[in-house]
Amino acid sequence: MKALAAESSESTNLPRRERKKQETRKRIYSAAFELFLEKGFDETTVEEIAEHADVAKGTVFNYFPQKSSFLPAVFEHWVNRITEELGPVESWTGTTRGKLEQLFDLLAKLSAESPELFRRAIFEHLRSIPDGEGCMRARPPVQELAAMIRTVLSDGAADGDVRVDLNLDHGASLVEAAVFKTLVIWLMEGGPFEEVRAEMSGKLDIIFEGAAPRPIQTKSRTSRRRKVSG
Amino acid sequence: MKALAAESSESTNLPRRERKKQETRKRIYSAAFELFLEKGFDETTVEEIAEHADVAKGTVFNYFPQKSSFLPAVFEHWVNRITEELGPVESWTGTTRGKLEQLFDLLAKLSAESPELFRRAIFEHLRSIPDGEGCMRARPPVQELAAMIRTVLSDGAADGDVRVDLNLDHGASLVEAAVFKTLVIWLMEGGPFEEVRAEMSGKLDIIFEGAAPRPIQTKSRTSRRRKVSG
DNA sequence: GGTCATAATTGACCGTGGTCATAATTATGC
DNA sequence: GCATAATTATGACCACGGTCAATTATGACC
Repeated sequence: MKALAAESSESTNLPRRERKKQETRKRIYSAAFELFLEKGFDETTVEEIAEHADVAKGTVFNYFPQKSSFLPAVFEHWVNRITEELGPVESWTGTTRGKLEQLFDLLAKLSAESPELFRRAIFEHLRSIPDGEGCMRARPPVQELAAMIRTVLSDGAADGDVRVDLNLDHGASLVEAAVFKTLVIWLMEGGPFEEVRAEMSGKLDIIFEGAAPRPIQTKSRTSRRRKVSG
Repeated sequence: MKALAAESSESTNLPRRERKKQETRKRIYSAAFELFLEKGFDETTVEEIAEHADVAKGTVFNYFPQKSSFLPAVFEHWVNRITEELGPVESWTGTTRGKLEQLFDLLAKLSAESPELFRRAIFEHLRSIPDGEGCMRARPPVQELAAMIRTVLSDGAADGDVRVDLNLDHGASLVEAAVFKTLVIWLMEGGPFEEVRAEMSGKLDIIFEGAAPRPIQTKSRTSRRRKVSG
């Protein structure tokens, strides 16, 4: 019975010890996440987490060496929701700009579930970025979002939405910075969703159209697009 | 003697009590800053700061309600160095882009004095931004940097370096976000200065020239006035 | 001088994040 | 089954950020 339940949880056949370890980790994380949502990050003590997960306090620190170590997992959780809601980034449709706005909108929507926690997660994420450059070696864990943006830009270049000579690393990093800053400020100040949406849109305007004066708009070189103007 | 020394310190004629308060505050801040530089932020305890400033621990918290309250002051200190080194922003010369690069270079240089502390200060600054929008009401304290960038862009618009219809708030916020993110990552990863400089430059490329494909590249900008499309 | 209200200082005290030696559990060899 | 090694769990313990009631300094008024 017990074995059966355990067996059914995860198909992967791991040694029992390893399996229990994963289970414990999951249990601790879930307890923490629940409590964070319920009472906030600062207001939740590690001992409460331990209590809730039915382990001793020391055990919590075996799995999450610091309290803040929960935050990357929280961030990942939300980023995963993106693909759940929108599907894999390769399947998104619409203009590059539309995709980025969609992404931002969803993040803003998700953040509403717990603005304070979301903000903390973003900060911790920023603090723990392993490398801002593109390497993309095995998706370290948490670069997921940057990778998505990069893919959107890359597809955009293929579609003629984006300069083919755009440096994707710089582009993705810039967009990510804009998204995070806009979100973080919004989460602190509050305000209507439409406003923050407009602000993000304004920043995307700059990113796409540039801050420098543009020369007279003629037909753009690439086959397909009438480009935005005025 | 004592009165004389006190008199000479600051010309402003404040009531003695107020003056002593300022002095104590300054003494505490200086002690903290020294220790931060010497041993790092986390490694410096509030009690050490108190000791160093020759006050009780409780007194420290009278002036800086939390340990992290030192960080905005630290940030301000560095931002002030900017005007010390480069003069008031209105007097800067060169292209808009050149000014922004100069600003970034200086920040990067200053950050070398204590990368870890600088990083912490930036984070705390981000966390405590009062409003991302332009209001600029009385320079809250810490918006100084954003205000500088805004001024640079504004002057750029007057000079024809920047689209006259550029939204200055969005532009400044975007540039600031890019600067901070680039700096923060560099401060974590390390690496040669030239590299981070190139990265920032790449991002400024995007901000100025745009990510969207440009129509025929004529003689870009050179001449003063370039009509905006539309 | 003396009295008093107000403001500033103080350090004992507390809660919590984080450590670590020890105990309990699991795996391995016989 | 038993002995031994390796791994995980545990909670007493500590250090530090932060609080606050009690104490001391200050200045306005007589």
